[in-house]
Amino acid sequence: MNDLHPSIQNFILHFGEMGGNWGINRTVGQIYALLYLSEEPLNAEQITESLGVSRSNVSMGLKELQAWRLVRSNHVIGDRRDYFSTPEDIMDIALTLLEERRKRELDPTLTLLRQTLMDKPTSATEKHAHSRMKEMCGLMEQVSDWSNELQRISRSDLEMLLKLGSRIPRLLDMKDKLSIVSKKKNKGST
Amino acid sequence: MNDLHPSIQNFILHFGEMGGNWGINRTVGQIYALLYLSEEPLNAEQITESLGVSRSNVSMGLKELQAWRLVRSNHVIGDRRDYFSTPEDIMDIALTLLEERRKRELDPTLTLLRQTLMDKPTSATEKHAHSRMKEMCGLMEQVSDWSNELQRISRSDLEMLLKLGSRIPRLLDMKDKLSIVSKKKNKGST
DNA sequence: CAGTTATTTCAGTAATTACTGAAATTACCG
DNA sequence: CGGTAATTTCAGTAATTACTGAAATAACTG
Repeated sequence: MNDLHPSIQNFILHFGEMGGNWGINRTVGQIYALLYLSEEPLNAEQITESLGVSRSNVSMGLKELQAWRLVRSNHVIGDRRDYFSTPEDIMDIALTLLEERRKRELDPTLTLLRQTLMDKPTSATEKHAHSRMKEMCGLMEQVSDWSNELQRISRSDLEMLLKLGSRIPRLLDMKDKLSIVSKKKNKGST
Repeated sequence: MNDLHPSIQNFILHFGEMGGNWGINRTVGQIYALLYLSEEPLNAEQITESLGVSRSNVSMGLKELQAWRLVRSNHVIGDRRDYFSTPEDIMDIALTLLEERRKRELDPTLTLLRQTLMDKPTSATEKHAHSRMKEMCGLMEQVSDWSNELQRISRSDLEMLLKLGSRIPRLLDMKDKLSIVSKKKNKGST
C-alpha cells in the first residue's frame, strides 16, 4: 500500500471501502482498483506487497474477480507466474458488470417468479400476491431484455445510446412520428 | 413465517436469501417481500409474528427500508400503531431503487474521481492512472445522466422505452436518418 | 399528568464473513 | 522422477455484521 502515489492510494482505498455497497469485500475491491490503474499486469506477489494483505487472501480475491470476469490472467514468456489485468476497454468492463449483475441479482428471482406464476392462485390473499408477483416478473423481464440487448448491439450503437443523455424524450418522439409515417406508407409495421 | 401460503413463504424466503446479493440483510429482505405481497399495510407486530424475528429487529429493518424509500408508513384512524406498505406502482419502486443505488454506488466514486482529476499527473504511472480514472469518470457520468433522465421523463415515455426490447438498434437508426434530414433542412440541429 | 401502549435504542451476544499461515497441490524444469 | 517455485486450499481465528432483550423514550388517552 505504500510506495504508491497518493491519488492512486486514495482510489484503491475508496474501492475497498465501497466494496460493502457493491457486494464484494474490501480486499477484492482493492485488488480490482490496483489492477485497473496498473500500466502492466501484476502477479499475485506484487499485489500482496502493494496492498499488504496475505498471499492467500490475494489468491481468493483474484479467484472471485475472475469469476466476475472482471480480471483475466496473462502469461509472460519465461516466467511461470500468473499476471493479472483488467480489460482495457471501459465499455467491456461495464458490459461485463451489467451481465454478471443480471445473472446474480435478477435471474434467480426471475426463475422463482416464473415457477410460482405457473400455479393458479385460490384465496383472495393469494390472488393479490400472485398479481404482485406478475407485475414484478414483467418488469424484471423487460429490464433483463434491455440488459441482453445492450450486450448484443454494436459498440457504436451502444456509445450513441449512452451519449443520448437528456435527449431521450426527443428520440422517443421521433420514433412515434416515424411509426406514424411508416403506418401511412405500408399499413402498420410496429 | 407460518400461516402464510407456501408460494408467499417461498417468495419471502427467497428475498431473504437474495439479500446478500442485493446488499441488504436477510430480515430486511424478508420484511420487504412480506410488505410487497401484502394486501393491506402491516404493523410492526404483525411483521414480527409473520417472520418470527424480534420486534427490535423489525424496527431496524423498517428503518432501513424507509431510508431506501422502499417502504412508507401509513396511519389508521383510531389506531396508534404505524402501518407499513410498499408503493403500489412497480415503476415507482424501480425508479426509487435505481436512484438510491445511483446515490450509494455511483455518486461517492464520482465525487472522488472528479476531485482526483483536478490535479495534473506528473510521473508516467500517474499519467496512466489519471487517464484510466478519466475513462471511468466519463462512463459513470453518462450512466448517472441516464439514470437521472429516467427519473425525469414521463411515465408513458418510460414505459415505451422499457418495451423497446430488441428494437433498440432500429430506433437508433431512425435517429440517424432524422438528424440527417434535419441537417439538410436547417443546417445541423444536433 | 399518571397510566398505557408503541417504538426506538443499545449493550451484549450470536452468526456470518473475511483473513491468515501452514500444508497440500499443481506446474514446471533438468 | 526428484526438486523447486507458484498457487490453492482450508482449518483456525479475527473482524464484522446481524439480532435480541431489556431499558429508555415517545406518543397518546382519560
